[in-house]
Amino acid sequence: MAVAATILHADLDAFYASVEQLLAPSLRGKPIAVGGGVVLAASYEAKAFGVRGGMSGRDARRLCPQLIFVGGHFSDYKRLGDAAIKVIGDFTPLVERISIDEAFADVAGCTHLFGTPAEIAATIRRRVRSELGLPISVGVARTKHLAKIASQVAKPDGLVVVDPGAELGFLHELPVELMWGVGPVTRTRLEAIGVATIGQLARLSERSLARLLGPAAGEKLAALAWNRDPRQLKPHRRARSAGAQSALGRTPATEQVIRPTLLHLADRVATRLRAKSRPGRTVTVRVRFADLKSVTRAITLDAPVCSTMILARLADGLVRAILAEYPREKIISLLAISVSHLEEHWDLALELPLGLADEALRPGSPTGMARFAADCAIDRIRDRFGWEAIGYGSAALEAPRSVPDAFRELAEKDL
DNA sequence: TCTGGGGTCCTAGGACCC
DNA sequence: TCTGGGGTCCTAGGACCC
Repeated sequence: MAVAATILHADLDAFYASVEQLLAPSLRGKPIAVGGGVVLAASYEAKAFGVRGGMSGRDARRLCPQLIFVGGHFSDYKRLGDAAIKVIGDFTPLVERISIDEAFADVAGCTHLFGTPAEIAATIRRRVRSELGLPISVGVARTKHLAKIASQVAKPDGLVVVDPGAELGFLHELPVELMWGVGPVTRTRLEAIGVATIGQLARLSERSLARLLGPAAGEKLAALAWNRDPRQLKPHRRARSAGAQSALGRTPATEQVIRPTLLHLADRVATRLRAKSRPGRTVTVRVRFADLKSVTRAITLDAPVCSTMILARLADGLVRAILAEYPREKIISLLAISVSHLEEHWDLALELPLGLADEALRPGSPTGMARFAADCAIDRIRDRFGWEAIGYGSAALEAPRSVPDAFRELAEKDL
C-alpha cells in the first residue's frame, strides 16, 4: 500500500519584509529591505531587482535605486511568526519548527477531523492570510525533502501537492540546487560534469557520485534524488550548541578589542545557558582574519560551564593560542564563541563543583560559588530591568554592533 | 563577490582503551 | 614483541541551512 502524502512544509514568504508591508500599507507593492548596512530581508518587489538577504545596503541600492529601507519591528516578527506556527498547531501536535518562519508538520493523524492534507494546507494558508495578514506557501508530500521542495516551488503565496504517484516526475525536472544539501560548492561540482537537474543527478552511478562528493554525501544525494528521504519528523529536538559572534570590520588584534568583545559574547551565550540550565562541556572559538580565512580552536572540559567569567576566560585562552600560532596576522575581522556538549538539564545550584574547573584555571580567583551568585544576581536584575541595566565592566563600552541584538535573538534556537 | 548571525551535520586524523 | 581490529572521544575544518 502506498503511503499517503501527509507531510506539510509551511514557509512564510519574504517574512520580515511582508510584516513591514503589513504594518505600513504604504510599503505594499514596493521594493523594500529590512535593515540598513546589511539587508536582513527583501520584499519580492526588491528581489525582482536582484536584492537578496545578506547583501550590503550599498550593493542593494545600486541594484535598486528606489529601494526603501525600513528599521525592523523585531518583536512583531516574533509575535507573528509564533502565531503562524500556532495555526499549524491547531491541526496537529506533530510540528517541527525549523526557524522563525518555517515548520514541518505531519497531518496523518488528523485527516478524519479536518480533511485531506491538501485541504488542511489550504485552510492553513487561508487562516494565516485572514487572521495575520501574511502570505505563506505550503508544500505537501510523502517526505520532508519533497514537501520542502514543493513549498519552494509554490512560492510566492502558493500551494503545491505532490501525489505519491507523481513524485519522480516532479522531482527530476527541477534544478539540483533545490535539493537539501546542495549548496554553491556542490552545485558547481555537479555543473562541471554537466549535471543541472535532479533527474540527471539521479542517473549518475553511485560510484561517480561518491567520487565527486565523497561517499556519505554521494549516498545521501542519490537517496534524495530517488525520493528516499530517511529523515523523520522530530517535534521536540533540543539544541546541540549555542553561540554568538561579532563581525569587527577590520580591526587590530589587540587586547583592547579582544577582551571586551569576548566578554560580551560570553555574556550572551552563558546567560542563555543559565536560563535553560544547560551548561556545556566544549568551548569553541573562531577567529577570522582580515583575508576572511578563519581558524577554530576548542577545548572539552570534564565539567560543564555556564559562568560568564569562566567562559570568557576559556575563550580568551583559546583566542590567544590562535594568535600565537599566526603571529603575522595583525588584523582580525570576526570573533565567535560557541558552547556544545550541552547537558540535558543541570541543577546549577547543586552542581557547584563547576567551581573546581574554575580554580584550576586561575588559582586564587573567586570561587565558583561566588561566580554563580554574581551571575544569578545579574540575571535577576536583567529579568526585571532589562539587559542593558547591568553588565560586566568593559563589555558595556563595546562599539555599537552592526546588527541589533533583537535581530540576533530571532535567530536563536530554543535551548 | 566577500555582508551578518545562529545553527546542524559530516569527515579525517589522532589519542586512547580493550 | 609485533600486528590487527573495534570502539570512543576529541579536534579542526568545511559545507550547508535559515
